[in-house]
Amino acid sequence: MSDNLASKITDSELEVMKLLWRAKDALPVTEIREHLQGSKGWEPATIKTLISRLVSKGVVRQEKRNVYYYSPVITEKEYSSWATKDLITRIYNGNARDLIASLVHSDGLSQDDIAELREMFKVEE
Amino acid sequence: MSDNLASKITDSELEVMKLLWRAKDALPVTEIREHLQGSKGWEPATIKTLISRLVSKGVVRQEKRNVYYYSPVITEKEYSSWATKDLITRIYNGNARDLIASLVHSDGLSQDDIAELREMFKVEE
DNA sequence: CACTTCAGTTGACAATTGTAACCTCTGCGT
DNA sequence: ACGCAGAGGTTACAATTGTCAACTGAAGTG
Repeated sequence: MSDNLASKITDSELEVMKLLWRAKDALPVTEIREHLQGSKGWEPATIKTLISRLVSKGVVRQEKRNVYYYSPVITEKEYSSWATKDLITRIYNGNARDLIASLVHSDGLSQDDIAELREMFKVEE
Repeated sequence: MSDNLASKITDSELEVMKLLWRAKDALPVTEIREHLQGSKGWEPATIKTLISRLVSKGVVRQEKRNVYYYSPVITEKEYSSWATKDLITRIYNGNARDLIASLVHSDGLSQDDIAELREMFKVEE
């Protein structure tokens, strides 16, 4: 995923992406609205704007049926992986280890987390 | 560090913070300018604006000598730790383990990194 | 077929961010 | 003591983001 795509997903837009990622299939605006109107308190117009912007940015695809159905062009993993690398670049001078070290030394991880991670590093090669 | 402080450090401002963090002592604008004018190609006015904004946001302190000297109120570790948690909250649904898993499974870590992390998790309790 | 309703589009408007000019005042050099 | 460079403050302005209303056209309903 190129910089110019993901870098532009803003916080509000991300809420829409999250919904699309959770959905198995493409969703019509109706459905998107249904979910976000409640949880985020957004007006229909706001939601439509966010969707349009995501489409212009090329991270959401619209598919014509009776009505347009929307689905993500990038996967959640692609995005989160990109966002993580972006953080590492901007804040940790490109050093991924520093990120993890920071997590381990702050209260960001529970004992359980650490235990699981230790497991993870045993198997991962 | 409260949300309302760090959340507001923008990308450009972060460049100034990085410089202040690297410096051992407080710096006058002259010095800040000297470093950033070259590396970032910013006009003196731009740099002053960024410094002012950081001061208003309370993340940089100004200390009156002949001329103001500037130093960070928050440490780099505080900030990066905050930024990391923010990422985890926004992208990984608050689950730090998922972040690390994502790193391990993407190409974000070299073999060396992984080896070191394995070491790290041996000693860390 | 006329009516309602909502999808899609366009435009709007305030806040934030990136970038910078300008004006005033003051410490430094001569 | 005087002029000047540059610090600090004020203002500006375009792009981006968060939020939304209004208009237009098509699809379903009586």
